[in-house]
Amino acid sequence: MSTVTPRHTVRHPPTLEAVAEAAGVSRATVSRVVNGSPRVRGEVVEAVQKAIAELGYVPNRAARSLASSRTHSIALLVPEEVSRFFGDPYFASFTTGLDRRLAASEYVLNLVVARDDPDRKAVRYVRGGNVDGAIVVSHHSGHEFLAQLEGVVPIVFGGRPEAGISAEPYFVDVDNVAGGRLATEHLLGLGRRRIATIAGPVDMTASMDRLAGFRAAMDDAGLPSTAIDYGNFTAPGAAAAMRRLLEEQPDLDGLFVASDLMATGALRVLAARGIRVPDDIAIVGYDDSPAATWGEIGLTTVSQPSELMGATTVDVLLRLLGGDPDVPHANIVPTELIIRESA
Amino acid sequence: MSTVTPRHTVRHPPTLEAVAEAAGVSRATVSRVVNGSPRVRGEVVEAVQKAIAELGYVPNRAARSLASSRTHSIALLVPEEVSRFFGDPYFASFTTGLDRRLAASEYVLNLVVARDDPDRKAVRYVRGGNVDGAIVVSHHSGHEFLAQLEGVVPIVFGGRPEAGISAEPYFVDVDNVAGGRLATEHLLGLGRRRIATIAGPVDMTASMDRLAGFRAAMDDAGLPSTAIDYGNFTAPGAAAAMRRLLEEQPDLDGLFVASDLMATGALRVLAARGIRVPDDIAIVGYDDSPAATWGEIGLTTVSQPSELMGATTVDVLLRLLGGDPDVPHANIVPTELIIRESA
DNA sequence: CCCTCCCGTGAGAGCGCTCTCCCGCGCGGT
DNA sequence: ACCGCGCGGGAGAGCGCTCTCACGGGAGGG
Repeated sequence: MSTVTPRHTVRHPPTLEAVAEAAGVSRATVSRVVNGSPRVRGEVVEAVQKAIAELGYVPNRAARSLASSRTHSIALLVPEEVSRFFGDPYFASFTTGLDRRLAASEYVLNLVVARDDPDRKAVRYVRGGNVDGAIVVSHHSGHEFLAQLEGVVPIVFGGRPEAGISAEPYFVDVDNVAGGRLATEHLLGLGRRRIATIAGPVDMTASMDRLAGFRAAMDDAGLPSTAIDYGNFTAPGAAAAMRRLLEEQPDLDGLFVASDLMATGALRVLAARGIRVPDDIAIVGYDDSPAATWGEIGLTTVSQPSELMGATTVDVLLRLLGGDPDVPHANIVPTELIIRESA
Repeated sequence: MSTVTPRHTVRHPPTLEAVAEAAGVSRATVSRVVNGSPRVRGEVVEAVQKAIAELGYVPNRAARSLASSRTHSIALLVPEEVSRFFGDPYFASFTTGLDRRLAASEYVLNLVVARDDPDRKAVRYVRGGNVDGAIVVSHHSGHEFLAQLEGVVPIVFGGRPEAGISAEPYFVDVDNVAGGRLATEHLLGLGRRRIATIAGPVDMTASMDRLAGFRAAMDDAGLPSTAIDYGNFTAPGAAAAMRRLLEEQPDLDGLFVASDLMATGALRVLAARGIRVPDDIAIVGYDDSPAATWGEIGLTTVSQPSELMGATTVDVLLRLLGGDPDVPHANIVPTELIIRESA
């Protein structure tokens, strides 16, 4: 039990006013220096910067927001299932990319969980003018409330949103169809012919596109693309799908799994049954996530540059916030096949 | 190319003033209602609330902060390695708990990455009065910059911080020593005698405490606690540790792994070598994370109520922010053994 | 040599709230 | 009847910044 007061007394931090006085100029001039206006003489800039450094001045965000009606913060809108979101390595590195790029700007990230509560707290938050823009990730269809955000602030989607969510959405995405095709063609190139796929949820464009790529490649090869099951982008889900696939078609020799995390689930099932990879079944994953190298054998996988995607998403949003008139709506980042041992 | 202007024009949202006029009262009264002051007559409260609902009024956060010098936002300070942080299921559910509790309050989470950049952006951010309080997670020692935050705002640690970081830190933690002991005693109770452990990093109290619990239990049983290796809380790290342990002592019959994620790494090595679990080696993990049920067999594990911890961390911080004079510094949440198939 | 223009700077009006006063009214005590 | 008190509500002064506008002075043109 200490004798200090529990209340943290905030010794008043220096204001613009104080800096102005110290530098012998007006508030307006200090403000100009802080905001990098070119219309200030060099020596004055230096004097002000010296005063700022000496006083340890940090602009008051609230005051700045109030006066300029720009908050300098952007919302990271994540879906209800926070733990699913954060548990996924893809999003982990997406967020890393986001953050890195954001760190170079003066914007701050507000973590907003878009839950389906009756009063739409997240929507009210964004509509309430609390952020200048928003980044939406892992967007399943059914989140119609996003429509309520249209036109309120610029929104950039990490991954292409479902049609109908937004008239002309800004988004960053990889070419998932090409990725699915790439993976499947690699398996075909290896001579595999009885190829199955474990897809992600049907309500996510990313997983449906990868599936489309799989189908296209199989079609082109004149093979049936009937061995399809769904794993919900989780390892247990994929394990269950793997068991079902093996039941239907025990002689599979190739498998395309729409995420590395799911691939770990599938691999576990295979290992348990003594099915050898890649000897018996060659496997290609998707994401090039850390999970791809967790196992005893490296997973051949389609590289989604998730960190780059995060960074790009921020770039797009910042350009939008900067008033750039010709930001492309679709921002596609490249996909690549990383060949390891599993296929 | 649409004809709309790229600039998102913000139609001015209603202000307190507007609500006051609509309800036929003064700004002050509306403010009282919004902030739940008891000194307003019931009928007036209703009239104001009606006006608020009709106008769709949302308080302007910036103005509020400026006037009250409270920001109503709290920083979630995460360590540099964002992807490690987010990739860990424990933190995922910790964050879920955080968020759920926070959603009930009017506070907002600011994601601040505490990187070791030269100008300490994170420190400046917090010191700049941008948040009312901070939550620090995954705190390794070596983050001495936290010292610069002492006394600036209330800080609550998720997990006990290293000694020396803060004179008298507020923290929420599980009793990791008890947890390590619990796990080890379970193995002993199963009749296992040649028990090893894969510990976490040596610079984290949580992992050192679990190790201490392991040692204590072994000592009490009169057994040597020499089979110790370290896995850095990652699956590949644990896999490497497992291989080393087996090399040194191939006849192990029990294993305590300090995290479920690491346990998955160890299990993979065991599976690859045909060592059966639990028949040959019984394994107890730690965290009761989703990873515990990913495998073919369920992992017996020590349950860390991570979501509860997140929620509790917020509780502690909110009490601190509320000026509660007697918030305990150490907040210990209970630990529990979840028995599945692996031991 | 005067007028115009621009450039660097200062003055000052808000931005939308909170919060301290202060006022008026109705009640109870003397 | 008077005074005091408490309670509900209003008035108004900021909070720390941005931004428009005005202003003084030097350069350039006629």
